[in-house]
Amino acid sequence: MPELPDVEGFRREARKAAGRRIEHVEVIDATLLRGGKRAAVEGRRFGEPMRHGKWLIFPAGDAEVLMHFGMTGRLDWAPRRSERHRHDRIVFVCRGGELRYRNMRKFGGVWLWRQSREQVTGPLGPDATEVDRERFAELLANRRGTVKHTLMDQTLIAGLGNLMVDEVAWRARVDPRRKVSELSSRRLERLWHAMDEVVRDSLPTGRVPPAEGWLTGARDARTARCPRCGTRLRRAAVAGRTTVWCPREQR
DNA sequence: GCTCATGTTCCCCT
DNA sequence: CAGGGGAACATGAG
Repeated sequence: MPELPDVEGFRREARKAAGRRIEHVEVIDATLLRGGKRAAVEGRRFGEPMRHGKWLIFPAGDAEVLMHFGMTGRLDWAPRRSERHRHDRIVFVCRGGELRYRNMRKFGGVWLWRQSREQVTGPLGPDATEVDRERFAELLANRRGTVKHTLMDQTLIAGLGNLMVDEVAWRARVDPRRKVSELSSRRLERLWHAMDEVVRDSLPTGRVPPAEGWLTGARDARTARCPRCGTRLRRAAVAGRTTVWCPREQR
C-alpha cells in the first residue's frame, strides 16, 4: 500500500493524536521498534505530524517518532478498548484513544529518535509534491538510468513507488524502460506533468486510485487492457519490479 | 505446493 | 562512481 498518498493518509490519521500525551508505548513486536526506546517519548506530547516521501515524522517532545510502512504497513487511530488487529505491532496509548502501527510483512518499522533523522531515513530527495517543472528537469539531467529506475529512486525524488511510477509513465506515454538521457525535453515535460497530476489527484484519496481511467485500475485484471486504447498491457520486470505499460502508446 | 506482493538494502557484476 | 540483476527480509493471499 504505502506510497506517498497512502502515507499522507496515515498523516491525516496521526493528526487525531496531535496534542495528546503519550501515556505508554506498547511494543507488541519488538523487532519493529528499530531504534530508540519507549522512554524517549513516553510522557511527551505529540506535535503535528509531517511527511517526507514515504516517511511519517511525528514530533513528540524533544524526540521524533519516525515511521516507515514497507509494503504492508498502515496507521490507525482507534478507541483504546476496541479490538486490536493481529498485525498491530506498536501502539501509542493516549488518553481518549491510541495510535496503532500495523504491519503484516514487517518491512519498515518505527524509530523513537532524538538525533538527525537522516541517520534513519538516509538521504532523501525533495518530496514529489514540491518538485516543480524546472527542478524536475534539473534532477533528471545527467541521469543514465531508465525512467522506471530513476523515478523510483528516493534519493532523487521522495515518495513515488511502483504503482505511481507506472501510472506516471503511462500518463506521459513514455516507455518505462527508456533511458532518461534519451528523452526529448518535450517528453521530460510530459513526464513532469504526469507526475504532478498523479500526485495531486491521489492525495485526497489517500492511495493511488484503482479507478476508471487509471492504469492502476486496470493493471491487475486477468487480461489487463490499456484504459485509453484497449491494447493488451504488457507486464514485465523493469528495475527489479513488476512493471505494467501499454506497448502501443508508450514509446 | 507454488507464485506473487504498493519497499529497502546489500552484494556482486559490468 | 553509476547502474543493473538478484537475493534477502517476513507473511500472507490466491
